[in-house]
Amino acid sequence: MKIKALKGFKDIVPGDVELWQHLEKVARSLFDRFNFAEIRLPILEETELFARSIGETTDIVEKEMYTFVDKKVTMRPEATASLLRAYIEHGLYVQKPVQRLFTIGPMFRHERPQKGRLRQFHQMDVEVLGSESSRVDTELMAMGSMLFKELDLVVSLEINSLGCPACRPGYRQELVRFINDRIDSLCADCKRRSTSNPLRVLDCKVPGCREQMLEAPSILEHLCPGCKTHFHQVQTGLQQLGIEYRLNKFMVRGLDYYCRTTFEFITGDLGAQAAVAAGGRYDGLVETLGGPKNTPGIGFAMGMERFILLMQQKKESEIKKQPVDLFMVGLGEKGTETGFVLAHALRGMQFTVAMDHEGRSLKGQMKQANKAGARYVLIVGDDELAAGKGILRNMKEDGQQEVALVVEKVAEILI
RNA sequence: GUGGGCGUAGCUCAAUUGGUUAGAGCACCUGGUUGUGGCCCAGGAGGCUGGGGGUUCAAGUCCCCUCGCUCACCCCA
Repeated sequence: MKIKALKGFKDIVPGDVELWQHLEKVARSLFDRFNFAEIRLPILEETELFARSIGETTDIVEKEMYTFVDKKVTMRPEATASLLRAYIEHGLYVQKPVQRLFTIGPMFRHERPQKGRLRQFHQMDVEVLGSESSRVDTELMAMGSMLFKELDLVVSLEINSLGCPACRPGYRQELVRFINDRIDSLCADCKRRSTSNPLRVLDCKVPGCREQMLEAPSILEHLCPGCKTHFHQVQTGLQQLGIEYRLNKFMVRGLDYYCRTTFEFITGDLGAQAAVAAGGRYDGLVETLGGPKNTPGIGFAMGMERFILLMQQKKESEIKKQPVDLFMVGLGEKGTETGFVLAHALRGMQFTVAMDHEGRSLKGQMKQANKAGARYVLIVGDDELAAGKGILRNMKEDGQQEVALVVEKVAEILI
């Protein structure tokens, strides 16, 4: 019986990994320009952390977490909870009142895999803690937007506001009334949602439900003055930065902690998965997790697998790996030995050097060099040893010259 | 958890309505006269046809079970 990777767990093999590296490189550069600091977080946390932050009754907590029941620990299904835990644990709010942090890594949810959805998947997560400013909301969306642009991906931005504990309950009541008036024409799932999570009825995909909900009251018309102003400023900011967006009053969030601004970067190219990145504001969460009162927060997560799928869909998405500067060809015991030592020295001087250790013929080694995409080949055999000079062949230009078998001399030409 | 589609070499796919030792391309290895890559040519290696059972003189092909992959629902990045 062959052992295979678990369902929903994937290897990222050479050939694919280059695209991942490219994504991370572009993203890190961007996060840096927006003045975010990296934080690295553990994968295991107390189960309690996720139950409290994500919400006891969400699908994630109820049935999708990888939990070691006996040890009461869980593999993180998302990053925000861990990040806030670390923020509180280390008193980061004391060092600097506004923290701008990002983290990159694997998340785990026991779901049935499908396109753009795995059990171990990877997210890049960005959070700003300690600022209520609408500029932060705008800036985060602008950064997301810039990332897609720099990766040459086309997605659209949708935004909404979910209100706050002051205005949402009133809206919720009105929505429930609206839903109950037509409960009979809604799907079974929506009937269930009408009591458990009425806001979710808004983004049901069943056409019948959509039609029924078309005239549903909008949260945007029920925002309290504070939320209303805040959301207005967010939009003004987006306009000032020339960020295109669309208002989507049906957009809600799956995690309990969100309030006010929520947003999604969506695409139609990933099958059933529309959201490539999504997030929003969560002003009460830090306090809920035992942190200081009145610590606002906002953040969003980017699904890396989804980015990769989009990047792969583009024809010209070939990312080349680092070229090999030199392929060392050794002939005979002595020549191979000399080449081996030279190769090591050159690597110490920052050159990328490849060498074959399978005792192939000169022709065989030349083929390997060609496949490796080597810029140069250095041939060292008995004749070369006798003369103290190796043959350095330029593989791109088809010329070759003699070079003294001294590291510095070879390095001079490789530069 | 529920439903649909699909399982033949590392990859992409063939195999005449069940019929010899299951083939091809790509990739891989070795050669094409002494020590020079790419293109070309020749040769080689690589499959218990996902697994198990059944029908039959005969099964990759038909039937049943099982496992896996995949897409979708739910939910979500």
